[in-house]
Amino acid sequence: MKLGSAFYRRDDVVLISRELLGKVLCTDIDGVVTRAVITETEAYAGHIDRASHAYGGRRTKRTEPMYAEGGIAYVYLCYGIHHLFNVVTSCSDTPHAVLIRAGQPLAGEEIMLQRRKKKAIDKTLLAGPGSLAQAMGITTALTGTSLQDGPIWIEDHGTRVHDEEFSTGPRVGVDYAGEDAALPYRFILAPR
DNA sequence: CGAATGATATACT
DNA sequence: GTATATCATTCGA
Repeated sequence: MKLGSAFYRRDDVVLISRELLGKVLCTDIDGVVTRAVITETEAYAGHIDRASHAYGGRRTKRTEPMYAEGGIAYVYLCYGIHHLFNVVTSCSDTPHAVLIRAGQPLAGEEIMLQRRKKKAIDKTLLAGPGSLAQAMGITTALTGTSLQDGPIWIEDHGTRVHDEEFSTGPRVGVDYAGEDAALPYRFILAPR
């Protein structure tokens, strides 16, 4: 079933990141549906997190979607090439978000291969936030769209993720964030 | 290991 | 309004 607004509007972004593991990210772009199991997430704790765009209450046109009510998408173009997909959580004026870093193909593999210009499915298809977004057809045009009735949504397929099935660790690529870079805000689903 | 790549933020004129 | 520094990364040597 599709996750409702109650899931996203909770205040604990770290808890939501952990619970998103094993959930299914779906997109419907130009009438083409793709699905992928989420295997890696990172929490961005809004204004108290140096790694977040909204650190210290920074509020600009770009970060505006993060300040909205939880349950929408925040897509950002990074390094001029890569689209990064985030899920906005919590309430208005609390810019918490969860970055989806990696997944496992579930449906629409052909389309993902085509978008990534690859011939065969391998571990690199959905490895890394930029590749994942590209394979799912997510672009910055989709920032601010609803996860309830938009072209992107997340489903709960009843997968239970136990404590011993995932690991935590420091986030990737955020060295500039000082002490906050060491926080264990990264969640990795480890198959067992 | 290092270059590519462009929107955005911030600091200027 | 215009300029330049920066970046939640990836891919190819």
